[in-house]
Amino acid sequence: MKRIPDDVIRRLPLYLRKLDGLYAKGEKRVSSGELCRQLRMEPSQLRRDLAWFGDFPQQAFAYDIDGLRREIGKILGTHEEFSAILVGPGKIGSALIEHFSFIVDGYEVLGAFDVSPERIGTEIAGVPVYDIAGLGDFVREHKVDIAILTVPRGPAQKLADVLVESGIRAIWNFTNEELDVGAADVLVENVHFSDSLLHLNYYLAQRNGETD
Amino acid sequence: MKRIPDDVIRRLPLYLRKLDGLYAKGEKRVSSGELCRQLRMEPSQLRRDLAWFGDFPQQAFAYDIDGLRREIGKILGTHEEFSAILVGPGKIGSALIEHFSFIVDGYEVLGAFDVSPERIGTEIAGVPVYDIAGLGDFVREHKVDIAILTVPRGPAQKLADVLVESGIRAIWNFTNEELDVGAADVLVENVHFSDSLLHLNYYLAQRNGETD
DNA sequence: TAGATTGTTAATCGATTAACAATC
DNA sequence: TAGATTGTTAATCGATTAACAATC
Repeated sequence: MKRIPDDVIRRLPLYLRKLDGLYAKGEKRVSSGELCRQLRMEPSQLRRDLAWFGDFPQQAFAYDIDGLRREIGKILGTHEEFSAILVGPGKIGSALIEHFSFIVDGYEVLGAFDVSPERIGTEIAGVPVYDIAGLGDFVREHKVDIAILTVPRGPAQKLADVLVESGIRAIWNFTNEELDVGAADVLVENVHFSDSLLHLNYYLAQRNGETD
Repeated sequence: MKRIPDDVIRRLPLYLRKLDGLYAKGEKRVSSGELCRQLRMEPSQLRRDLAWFGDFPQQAFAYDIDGLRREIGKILGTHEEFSAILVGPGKIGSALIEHFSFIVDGYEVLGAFDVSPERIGTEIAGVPVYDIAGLGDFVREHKVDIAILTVPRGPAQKLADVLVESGIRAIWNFTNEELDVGAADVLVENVHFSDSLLHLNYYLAQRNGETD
């Protein structure tokens, strides 16, 4: 089978959230038509997306909500356990640590790494804050699945270099900086606040222009 | 001319960041080839994207970095001034208020709205915290361009309803909830942490599966 | 000038949508 | 059973890439 398009993977969490919502409401079954009416998308796209996974026996009956959400959860690997570290526990970083369990289950935050002497040695929501000088050694000595990077743009690339050299496998990047991981097989998932706001900004400006 | 594809608009902030970086390094000119080598994309895509905007006189010479970044900035409306309010100044919300000026210039945060009696009446980085009960009236009585929504998933849709009814024009949505704004002409820009992490999670799980 | 590089058109590729036989 | 709904194939649509004349 051909490689599954990334656009499809990006839509799965959306389906999952919607199905979780319906499940929480006590709904039992939902058709692709009804689900997609709520999601404002074409039913054939949902069916096409699901067709990438596994041989469903042909079923001409609306989806079992609980079954489908488990299915999608399994595809996304929600049942797996991963470990994380956080680099740069400033305002945003600390907020992420505290909210982590609300975001996705199954992550253990092993530690946070900071430059600030006042913060080193303290804890954030039970997570110890270490000196960032020991970052590389920590990654080498522990099984760390992802590093959450929440430092300012300036030191972002240098810290990414340290992480990559130490053998990190994935970076969740909040720095608004495009990271270069060279030829290394490191996953980088970007959350660029600034790009998101600029995108919105474009349409706001556009609308202003129309009425001028 | 045909409508500009949203994918193109989404790439502009990336170009802008890269050009800003080169400009800060003191570079003067850059070719589409060199720029795209760094961005790991096809030069023809960059040129095609830029072609959507304005009639550039045909120039067969590498881009003037400062000129191009100003051009793209203008397209994205970075020179315009917008006003914002923040709904739900918890950890993430407060962090956003404090970092706002680092994200994109030109936004004034008029106020934050909270349910918590201890926070109402205080200030966050100079931004007053009001009672959320007054949210609708505030939006009606002030010119508010965007509402930043950083509340838990539970009350998200209800607050979106209040905002939409009060005439808000855009919502920057951090709630991990898909907001329904009905038929109203309201821009919704989503920053779904959970979707982003699940996307990364998929590839992590995938990689584990391969080696098992 | 000659080589490099642009803007733009045409070709390719992939993603979305429509159609429909299978079947609950 | 008949109507509804699925999974899947084919048609459409749009986005990306390649090619190239214009020109710095």
